[in-house]
This record gives sequence, C-alpha cells and structure tokens, in this order.
Amino acid sequence: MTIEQKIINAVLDILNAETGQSMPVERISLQKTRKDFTGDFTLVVFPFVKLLRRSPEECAVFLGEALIKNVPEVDKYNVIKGFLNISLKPSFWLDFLTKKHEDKDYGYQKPISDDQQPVVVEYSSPNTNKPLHLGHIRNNLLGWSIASILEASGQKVVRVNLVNDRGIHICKSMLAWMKFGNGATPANTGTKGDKLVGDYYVQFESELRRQVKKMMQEKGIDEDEARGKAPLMIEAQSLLRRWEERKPEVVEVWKMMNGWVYEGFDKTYKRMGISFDKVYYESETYLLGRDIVLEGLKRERLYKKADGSVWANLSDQNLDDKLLLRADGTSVYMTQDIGTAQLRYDDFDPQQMIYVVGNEQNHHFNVLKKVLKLLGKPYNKQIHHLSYGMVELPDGRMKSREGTVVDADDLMNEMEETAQITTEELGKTGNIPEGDKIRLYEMIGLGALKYFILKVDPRKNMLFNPEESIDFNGNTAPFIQYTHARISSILRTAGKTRLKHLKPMEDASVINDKERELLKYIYYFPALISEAAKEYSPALIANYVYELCKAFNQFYHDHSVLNEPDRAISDFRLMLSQLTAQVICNGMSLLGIRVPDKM
RNA sequence: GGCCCCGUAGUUCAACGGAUAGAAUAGAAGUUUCCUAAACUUUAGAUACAGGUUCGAUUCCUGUCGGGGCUACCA
Repeated sequence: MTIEQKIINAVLDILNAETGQSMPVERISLQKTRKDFTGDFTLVVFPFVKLLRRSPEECAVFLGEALIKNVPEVDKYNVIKGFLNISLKPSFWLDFLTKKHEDKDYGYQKPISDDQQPVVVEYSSPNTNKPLHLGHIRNNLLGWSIASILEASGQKVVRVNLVNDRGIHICKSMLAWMKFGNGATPANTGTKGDKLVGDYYVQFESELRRQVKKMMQEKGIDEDEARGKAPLMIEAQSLLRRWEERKPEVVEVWKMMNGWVYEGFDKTYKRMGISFDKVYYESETYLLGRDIVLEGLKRERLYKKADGSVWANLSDQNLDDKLLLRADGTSVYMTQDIGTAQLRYDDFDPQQMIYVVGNEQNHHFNVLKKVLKLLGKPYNKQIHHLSYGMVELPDGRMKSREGTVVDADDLMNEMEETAQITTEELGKTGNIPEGDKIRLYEMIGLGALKYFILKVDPRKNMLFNPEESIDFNGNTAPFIQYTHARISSILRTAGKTRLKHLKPMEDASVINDKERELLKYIYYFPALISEAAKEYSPALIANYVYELCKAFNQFYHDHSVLNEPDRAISDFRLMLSQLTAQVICNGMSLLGIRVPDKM
C-alpha cells in the first residue's frame, strides 16, 4: 500500500469515527504539495466542512492532529486556508531510497498473470503509395509509447500494424509507373523504394489534373464529373477491378512495387526505433470483411440497392447510411476494417483493441462501431479509437498537393545534423570515440524530435515549425539527456566498487530540501505510469521527467555529491543520483528515447 | 447548413473543480578556482468575450466571436 492510500484510508476512518458517516473515496483529494508551501502531501478539506460542521481551518487542524496519531509515517502538518499540508518523517524518505536505489525496473509493474487477455495496439497504418511523413511520425511515436506505457503498467500488449496495400490509390501509382515508368526500379534509379512509388502517385495526380482541366474546358463539365470521367481515372478503376480478380499481370506489378515500399518503410521504422509484433495487410483482410458483409446481407442486417451496392442502415443512429460494397463488388475502407477487426479478435481474444488514428477519422470509427454492432459482433465494445490531433505547419495543414509535406527521413536527417553541429559548437566532442559520436548524434537528434512531439497532449493539435521547433535547451530531450550524462559522470567517477558498498545513512534528519524534493518526484513515478496508462498520455511521462531533471539540476547546483566530506551523506547522495538516473532512463524509454552516459 | 474539437504570456506547451494560473523560448540582469554552464539564479509578461452553476471555474453549462476537422461508391 502506498503512503497516499494509507493517508486516505486514515482520513476515511477518522471521518467515520467522528461523524458516523462514510464518505466516498473520490471526494478525497490528496495531491503533492506545491513547492511554495511546506509539506509532502496536501489534503483539500473543503469537502469535509459540512460533514464536520466546523470551519475549514478547524477541520484541517482536527484532521492533522488525528493523522499524526493514526499514521506513523506522518511527522507534522501546517494549515493554510482550507489546505492541510502534511509532512512525512524524514526516515520515510530515507527508507524508501535505501530500498529502491538499485532497482533497475523501478516504476515498471509486472504482468498480473501470464494468461491475461492482451491489449492490441494498432499504429502507423501507412498507405503504400506515399512515403512516411511528419503525421506518421506522431502516429508511430504515440503508438509505440502508449504500448510501452501499457506494458509498464502491467498489461500484456500486442503491437500491430495495418498496411493499406490495396485500393484505388495503390492502383494510381501502379498505373503511372506502368505508363511512364520505363522500367524504373529503386536499384536502377538509386531511389528509396517508398519514395520511388510515391513519385509515381504524384505523377498520376498531376496527369489527372491535366486531363480534368482539359475536359472542363472542352466539354464544359464541372470538376467532379470530369474527375469521374477522365481516362486515367477510368483506367485506375479498371485496374482495381482486375486486381480484385487477381489477374496475374496486375498482381505481379503490385507485389513488386509494394516490395519496394516495404523495404523503404523498414528502414524508416528501424531508424525511428519502432517495430510490430504482427503486421496485417488490407489485401489479406478485405475479403474476410466482404464475407462478413455478405453474411450480414443474408441475415438481413444490411440491404442491397437496385444497382447492387450493399449498405448499412444507420438512420436510427442519426447517421447516414454507409456503403460497404460498391455496385461492382469492390470493397471500401470500411469493408476492410470490419475484416481486420474480426481477424484481430480471432487472433488474440483481446480485452481491448486500440486504434491509434488521427481525429480526422473520428466519424469513421464511430460508424465502424455502429456497423459492427448492427452485424451482431460483440467486440464492437472493445474497440477504442485513440484519436490524436493533427500536426500543423506554420501556414496550416500539411498538403501533399502543395508539396508542404515534411518527409520523415528528411526530418530525421536534419535533426541529427543539428545535433552534430550543436555538439561541435559546444566543444563536447573531445573525448568521445568516432563511432560513439555517430550514435550520440542519433540519440540526441531523434530524442529531440520524439520528445518535442510526445510532450504535447495527444488529443490536441500541435504546431511544428521547422525553423524553430528544433530546440536543444529548456524543456527538451537534450536537456534531459544532459542531466543523465551528468549523473553518469558522477557514478563513473565514484567507481563500481564504491557503488557496490554504499552504506544506508543512519540520520535521516540531515536530508535537505532539494534532496527531499527529488525523492518526492521519484516516489511518484510508479503512480504516474498508471496515470499515463489510464489517460493514454505519453505527455504526462515527458513532462514528469523534465520536472524531475529540473529538480536534480537544482540539487546538483547547490550540493556536491563526491566532494561532500561526510561519507554517509555522500553515500546517500550517490544512491539518490543513481535512482534519479534510473527513473530518467526508464521514463524516457517509455517514450522510445535513449539517454547517453556522456554528451 | 448540420455534427465534433480547440481558443492560456510575443511564441510553443502545462495545470483530477482547489492555494498566488506553471514551464520553456524570445527580452532584461547575474552565476564557472567546485562532480559536464546543453546548467543554475533573478526579472517582466497570459485564461477570446458575456452570463450561469459552486465555498471555489482555465476546467462544468448557455450564448457570442475566432480557428480547425468531419459531413465520399478516398483512406
């Protein structure tokens, strides 16, 4: 039981004994004392005023006195307005540090049981017609991090990807390659596979625009109609039909081009440091989706229009009817998602299926759940759309048509270059071997990027300014990494033998304010992970680690670890430094960010 | 038009309905015979607007204004 729970239980007991009435736990607010006030935890007493029939101050004093009697760890208290600030005995903090300072897994909970149902987390979900961009970066980092956080909170997690490798958009780049490619391959052009395929998608769109413009002028029709009737579009649609018919000449090109893309994606994923336990392909799930839809039609949960298209009637949900199969029998995104959900359910029997997908698809997931319910699929309740905000550029949303997309590979390159330049400017390259330098620049550059993105509440839109966002000072990963490097330096200097023989301090009363502040942060780490898991928010972890580092730097500035003459205090500070470094490392690893021992 | 989300220092981000709204950055002023100054210290600066609920509202409710998203036989 944590000390917070102990205090809360004690408060409940005290109130009950005094008034004979019980109070719901949710009404009790116990928080970390703000740093302008003295104390470790603060209890808000306003909720008890009516029950105790005393003034807020009297309530606080009453509870403070009672807590000292009932909870051995409570040392003293002070009252400011309706706030009861509780201080624990210094020995509580000392015991805590002594017990935990060598715990490599501090903060991480072990799975409750081996056979618990997993949480399936889907993220990334790329299309195979375009390279990964900044939006995918946010998605990938969020997905990876949230999966890690859930694991650290004791869940069993399966990371999955769903590749959108079929559909009309894929046919577009295939068609452009067949018409204009002249046999270009990644090998003979020296272009990364995903980039090469992306180039043909762009070419398709520009050719199509030319045709549309011409038709609008010559035939006087509007843009929508022209797009539908343009020869290139007709050809793309016919290609999709032939693909669904599994025509060998089409499938062959499709396989080849997708192979190029995967090779490119794999490089980008690897560099980003993310991976998956299982990869689903739309081309392998849409048929199951189609079968489920046809089955639903047979059972009259769905209906067929005169043209042969199949629809779900959602009018009782206040939603428009949703198309599930086109008149020509081909599938749409929703069809595929129905199949994928079923497959995932069959594969893992998950307690929850989380989809990390942008908030622009809120409507889609809303409809997906409704359709699954309509089809009588019980797992519609397990689906959770983890809806995150968009990444915007200073002049608005990224638009591939306007060429304002920030490419993932390019961005990572820039970050690492900036890391190198900054490190060299600071003159910190001296005693680091060449090979280590490259790894260090990667660690710092990618760390800065990942932290910048993950420190923002996932639900909110965020702004990325290429000119200004690459910052290495302040609330950034390099600041945190630097703090870790400083601590590592201390521990290195102290030496392994000394670290092995650290003696627990006997007199806890010498713990100073900065040390105590640091201990409070560290103590909170496990609860923070649970909180982050509950909220699906890596941002909580990011901002916490930053606060922790600030607290350490203040301690570091005011007090010396190794030059402290009192050996007991010096040992105590070594333990404190050790555990701080561990929390920094463990916290950052939940964000997919590594921390160096030197920088 | 309808539905959903968001408006906090110049800028980018924080704040389970709780204390004097926190940071960072940009600005001003300082700190290095001492374990890494990518650090530390001081300073100035913000809840779009109007009501309501509450002991207490940035947070909940209503309206206004501003920004974004969705409303596809795209994904």
